[in-house]
Amino acid sequence: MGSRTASSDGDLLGIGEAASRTGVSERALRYWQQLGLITPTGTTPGGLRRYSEADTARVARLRELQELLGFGLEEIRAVFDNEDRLESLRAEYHAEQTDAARRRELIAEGLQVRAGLRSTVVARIEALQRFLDELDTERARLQRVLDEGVPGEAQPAGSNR
Amino acid sequence: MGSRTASSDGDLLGIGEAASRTGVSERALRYWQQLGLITPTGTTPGGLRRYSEADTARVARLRELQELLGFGLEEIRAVFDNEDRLESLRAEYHAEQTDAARRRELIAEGLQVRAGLRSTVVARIEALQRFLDELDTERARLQRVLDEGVPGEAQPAGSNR
DNA sequence: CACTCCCCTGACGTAAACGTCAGGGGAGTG
DNA sequence: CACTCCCCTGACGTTTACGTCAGGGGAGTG
Repeated sequence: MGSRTASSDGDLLGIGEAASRTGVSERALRYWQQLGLITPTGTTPGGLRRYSEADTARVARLRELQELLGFGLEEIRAVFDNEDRLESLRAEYHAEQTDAARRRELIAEGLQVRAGLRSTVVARIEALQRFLDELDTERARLQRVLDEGVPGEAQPAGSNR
Repeated sequence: MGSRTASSDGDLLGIGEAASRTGVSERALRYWQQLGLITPTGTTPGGLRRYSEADTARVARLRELQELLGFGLEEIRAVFDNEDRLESLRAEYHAEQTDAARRRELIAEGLQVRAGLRSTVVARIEALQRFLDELDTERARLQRVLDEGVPGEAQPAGSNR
């Protein structure tokens, strides 16, 4: 099974491949690692980073939180930290039964974080929806003007200047 | 009824009032003015900025584009420039001087910009919706775990309901 | 006029999130 | 072994969007 196509060990990627596949820069990947946000699954004895599919998925998720929700890296860290705790909880569970109270506590915490995230997302969707509605109203007005050659004198809605 | 809380000029606000009402800093207002984004409707002979309601509305709009859509100030400028052209078109129209072809051209341009904005907004809403769905799925899973005390690693047969 | 706020214009400082070298190894290839 | 990429670790530079003084006027008030 030892194919040495390009740079493949198992199915891990070098930083260059990982970067180009996720559409981010190598610098960004190193930076995020510095902040403890994205740690490559593996490292060669020589010190080269090796990224797994899970790693690149995590990168995609980071980008979503960044671009979609406008989160800063510290906020993202908070989300990731929580998810990681839940993940390790799953690992613990499979290994051996962790203290039930502790487990419930962690899961409850996870639910809280998700609830917070959820309301943030919902609020943003609603705001965007309102924004969209206004846009459509304006669009309709403009279209009418274009079709009829008459401006809508109707409303006092004003822009500056 | 002599008011002193802000210089009472008709209904224009000083920069301090304008800032606190819109929830931004005075510095930001001055900065945005430097970039040509928010120009106060009036200025006192002494050089003090006077903001109208339209001005503060514009500020609110800027904030929306910034926070909601993550636009940079240059992108916002593009949107504003377009809106301003349309606005001045309306003014021109009332002055009965623009020729029809030019008018149609400007309006068409306005429609294009709005269409672009619209698709941006729609795309973002959809992405957020997907994000929300995933969140809810995860939330449901966690809730199940919490209720049943069993992790949903893979559950073939429904034991619930 | 004297006070007291509020405001003005520079101009330097800052935080976040990387960009961009410089200098030096690691890993396959012929 | 010699090459050629790819990658590594600092470390300083850059952009965006303001924050923060410093020094000096403007506008009502008593």
